[in-house]
Amino acid sequence: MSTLFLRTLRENPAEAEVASHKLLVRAGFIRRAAPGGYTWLPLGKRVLDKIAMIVHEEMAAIGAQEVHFPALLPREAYEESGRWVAYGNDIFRLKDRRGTDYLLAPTHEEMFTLLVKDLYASYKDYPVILYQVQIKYRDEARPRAGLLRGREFVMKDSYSFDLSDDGLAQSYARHRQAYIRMFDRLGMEYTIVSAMSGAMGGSGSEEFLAATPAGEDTFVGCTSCDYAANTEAVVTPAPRAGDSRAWPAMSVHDTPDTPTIESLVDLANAEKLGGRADWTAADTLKNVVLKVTPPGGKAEVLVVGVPGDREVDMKRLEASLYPSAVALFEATDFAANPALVRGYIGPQILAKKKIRYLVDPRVVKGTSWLTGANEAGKHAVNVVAGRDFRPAGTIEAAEVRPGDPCPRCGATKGGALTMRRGIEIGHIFMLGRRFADAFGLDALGPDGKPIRITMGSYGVGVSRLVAAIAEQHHDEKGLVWPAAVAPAHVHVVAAGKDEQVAAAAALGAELAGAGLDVLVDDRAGVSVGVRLTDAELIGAPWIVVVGRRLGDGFVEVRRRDDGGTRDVALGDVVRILSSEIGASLGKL
RNA sequence: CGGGGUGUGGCGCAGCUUGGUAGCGCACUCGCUUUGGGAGCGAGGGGCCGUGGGUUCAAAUCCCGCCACCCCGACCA
Repeated sequence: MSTLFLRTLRENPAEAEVASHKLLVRAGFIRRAAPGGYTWLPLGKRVLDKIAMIVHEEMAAIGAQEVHFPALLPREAYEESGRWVAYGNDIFRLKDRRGTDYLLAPTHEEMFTLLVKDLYASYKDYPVILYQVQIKYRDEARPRAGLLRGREFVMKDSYSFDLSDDGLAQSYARHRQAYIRMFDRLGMEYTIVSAMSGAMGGSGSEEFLAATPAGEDTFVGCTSCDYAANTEAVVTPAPRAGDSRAWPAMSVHDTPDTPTIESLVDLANAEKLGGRADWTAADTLKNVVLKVTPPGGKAEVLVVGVPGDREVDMKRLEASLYPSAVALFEATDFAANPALVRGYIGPQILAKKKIRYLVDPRVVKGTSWLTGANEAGKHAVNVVAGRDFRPAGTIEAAEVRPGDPCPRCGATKGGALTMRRGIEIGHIFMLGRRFADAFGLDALGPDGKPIRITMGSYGVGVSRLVAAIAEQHHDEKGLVWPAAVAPAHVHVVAAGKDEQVAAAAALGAELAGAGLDVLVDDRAGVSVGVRLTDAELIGAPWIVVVGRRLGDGFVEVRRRDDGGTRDVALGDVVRILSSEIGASLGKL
């Protein structure tokens, strides 16, 4: 360590909030070089490389072949797929000296598709899986949390090319297995959730989320089955439809000064509207007016009805309406649409006004609601779905809450949803033929007819994994790396004088000779306390202290994770550590 | 893009209210002592105080503009 390019910090960097960011900077793994851009120092680079190595091994295991594209790409390919425009401000664009447009690739679907089209023409060539480990660029509006969301990051992206949907399903399943092995070896605790496919288009899609409070994605799990999903992908179970004739006729009441659900419920109970005094927010129907703009199209008015006790979750709403853009109605929009009385909107008139109306799945036929009467200061009761209004369909727009019934088993086993935060470390999905269609990627079939290729796209956030592992493997003293990715397996600390320092160096050389990655603290003039704290901060899984019992032929072997300490005879150290570390690597 | 905050040696901060030419801790260099849990003493090196303008005899400090960065939200294959 006396020559290692390393400086540990005693204090956390001021800008860091999350544990991985603080610790990786303090322990000398990374340095911030630009907003959302980090320099890899020797220790950090070792971890990054070890993660990449595991990724390579698992990709090789499913027969994927490595290629490597430039990160700097010309505009044309992205023009053809429509993403030069679709990506908007999220990509870095630049011009060469002639003024030709280039971009720094945020992902490489286009290039892979073109490469395969360039070289392969026969059905005999397929299937094929290609991948690369690449630096990707995205002009994130707000990079944050160190390595967790950067503008430049390392990603493994692979792409499968198949002749049939069955083939795609197999390629997808193989990637899924590869990812499971990969993340298990990396010591991650993660959940596979079904996801929306987002701006990529496509069908089947799952995300691998590493659970940690520092994560940016919220996902739900079930208390009694193995259901897990992105919040955006949660499908609300619909209650059984009721009899819409069972309710009294709709009636309209004066409800002055009730701009909010809460004020409306209070007044409804005070006035015993509809003869009831047990109104709750869940009995009200909240109608939110939106402007929905399809890509390249004209904005349309859409009203969405959700039970009044739930907020509209804009992420879920936007995911449901993708690829259209969604915006809330504003004062000027209401002024231009006098039929829509802000705060008093009810679905009763929407059909007549030719305004599209979608409801939460809980609003089934035969449910009765307290809702707006489309006149300022008036609400209506006994507004019954299927009788007084007929929605054009349902939409997932309402917020998901812990305790909501599980879409898979809720009705039968009473399962309820819990919500957790996670970091997206991997994403697999069936792209389908979107890019093959855009570029005309066909294989000539045995019958002489072209077969349109179907694709899958699979990503792993390699640099993000460094942070994700750090999030899941640290304590108050510092990092606690799993052996498979640790910058060193063993950290040898000399605690004593020249004799101990010499012995530590010799032991380190011996351990390295046995094939282990070793860090020896041979820094002169550094106190034992500093050496030990640095060792704990850096987080090698085994720490060997060469100290006061050296005279008796013993050193102290500590485990970083549980703090377990024992004295081991000097002559046994190499054998014991080799076997323990080997077991630890093999086990995962 | 909306809200909040911060810019002072490598890092963490004080100084700003009440202008007088920059300080503390850590880190770094040298010497001596010290060595099983962030050592002690002594001597040092290192700062266009984010930036442009203004006020003033004098600006880190007061005024105006700009920029950057961080945090929350929006956005995010």
